Amino acid sequence: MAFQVRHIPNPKPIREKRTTINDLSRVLGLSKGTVSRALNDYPDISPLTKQKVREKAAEMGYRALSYAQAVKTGQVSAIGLVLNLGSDNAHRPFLTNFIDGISRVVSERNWTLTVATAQGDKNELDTIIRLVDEHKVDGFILPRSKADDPRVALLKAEKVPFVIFGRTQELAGVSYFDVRGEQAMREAVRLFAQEGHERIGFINGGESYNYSRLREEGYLLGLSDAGIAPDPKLIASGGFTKSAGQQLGHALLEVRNPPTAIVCALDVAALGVYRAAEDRGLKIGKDLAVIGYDACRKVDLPHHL
Amino acid sequence: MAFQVRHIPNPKPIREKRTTINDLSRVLGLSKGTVSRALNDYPDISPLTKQKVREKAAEMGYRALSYAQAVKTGQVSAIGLVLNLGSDNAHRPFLTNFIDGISRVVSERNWTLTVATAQGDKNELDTIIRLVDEHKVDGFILPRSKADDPRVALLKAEKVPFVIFGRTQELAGVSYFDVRGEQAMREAVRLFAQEGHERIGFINGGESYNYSRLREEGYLLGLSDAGIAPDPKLIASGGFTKSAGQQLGHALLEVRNPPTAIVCALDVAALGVYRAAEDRGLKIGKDLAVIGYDACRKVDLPHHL
DNA sequence: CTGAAAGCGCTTACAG
DNA sequence: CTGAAAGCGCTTACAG
Repeated sequence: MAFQVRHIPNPKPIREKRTTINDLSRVLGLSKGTVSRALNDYPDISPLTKQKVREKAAEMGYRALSYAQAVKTGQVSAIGLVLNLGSDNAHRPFLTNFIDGISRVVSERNWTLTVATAQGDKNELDTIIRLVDEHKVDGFILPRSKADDPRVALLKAEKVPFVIFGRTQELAGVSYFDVRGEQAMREAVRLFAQEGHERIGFINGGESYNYSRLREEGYLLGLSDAGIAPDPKLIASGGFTKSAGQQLGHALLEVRNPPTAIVCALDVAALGVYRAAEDRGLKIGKDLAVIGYDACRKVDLPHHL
Repeated sequence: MAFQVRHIPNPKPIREKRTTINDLSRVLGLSKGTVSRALNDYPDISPLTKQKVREKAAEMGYRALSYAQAVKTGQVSAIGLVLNLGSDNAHRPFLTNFIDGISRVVSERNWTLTVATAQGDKNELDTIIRLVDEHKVDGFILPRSKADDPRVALLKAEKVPFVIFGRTQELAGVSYFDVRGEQAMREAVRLFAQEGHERIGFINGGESYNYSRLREEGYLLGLSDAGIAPDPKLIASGGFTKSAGQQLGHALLEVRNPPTAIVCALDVAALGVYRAAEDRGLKIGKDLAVIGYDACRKVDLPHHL
């Protein structure tokens, strides 16, 4: 490769003195124990003292060094995010937003976000283990839940805190954050049925992910709400890229007695179906109705809460 | 939004005892000072002792706690990456690869990658300042250099180490890593000229970035090599997305006496030009020659080293 | 309510 | 070549 590198030796770490808790204690005429307790809002410190300490701390720009605290408390004030880039990278564009969101709230509280990448599931677990072994983080945010997720098994065993994005199948003792994909799917089917559709297809996402299982459930519930019997030939999975959506769209439309409407678990798949329809000279909204997850969500918000 | 959240109180931090330097010192019958120096490869420790210490450390799975080291040394073994997401997000897809690359080598050395996001240039600097104030990182990797980059001014003033991806205009005292974009551009022009093209257009990247300045220089050098006088009407800038490339391609092709070949500083722009050509019924490679940066690099590697 | 002291897990002059 | 000691910047029982 046509690289060019220049390395300048590091400057001497003349990083100027920061104010320490000793400085603060001296200036205030209080023991550093008291200063520490005031700053950490211990209940046994007088409100007046707390106030004085806080003001002086702000004035002198003091903030405890998190690694000095860690040596006593064990808390490093960092949360870990390990990105498994080994598997399908279709979700990648989303990651930047994910990181951004986490970073913002983490920064607000003067915490820190440590990110590591892994290639493949094995490496992912190893990376997590390394991070906890070395006490680099206090806990994890786990992206992309799988129905049976080895990361939660590991973390529960090690007793390290985590919150997972997406639900796992077994929910006992897991903190999660998720969107209600199943509701959106159900709603979409309801709307299509209301419009008179009877052959409603479904393109699901990646097989091993739990959201797929949930969304398929939602789809099936929607059918059952509408009194339509599910037809296995109208259900496809693996639609987590545009081109996969296109292929699966073609497949569905080639079925004898094809669907007149298609619900997609993922938006990208819906974009692919648009293309498939175009390839076949079908007009979306006229010859074929299509909806993707994001659109579903917007249809009728109150029902999803 | 249709969210669902469940929060389980954190498990008690029963995180089992790790082996400390005290354990190691006891087992080995050496002072912990000696153990520490052996592990850190001090020259005044006997080779035999070093070996014994290392073996035992490996056996007991000992590794120094980086935050405990930090309290003496000031080094936290973390490098910072702050992502400015405020500006054009056209470079976003690249970021995941960037993070991946950094993360890998950082992990190898048992360091850590701390990432923070910022929105806008002001916030970017503030975020950097916060990270150094709180000693969260030992240094920075700076993505996307600008010709005159405020981050390097700041970091130089604060004497904190950094390496920047891309060169700045003023290179005194800055460590950088870069590709030789200017060479690639020059080469591309040379090849086009060799094929007989005389009207060779150029679509540059974002204005404020230094790579754009360098690549334009390369383009102009290429023209001069070939004895072609530059024509300002054949030079466009701001082509850092596909659609921008498409627009600029149209603009260039509408010029009186339009280019027969177009060099693009960025690949995405070249993709846009393909579209523009298609829109106008021009065949790439026949009616119009187009090349983007990545393709340039592959043309004739040895010239770029 | 506050102070004095011990200690977290390391590193590093200083002796010998 | 190695040990004993001090200390980094914090927190937290324990007294009073």
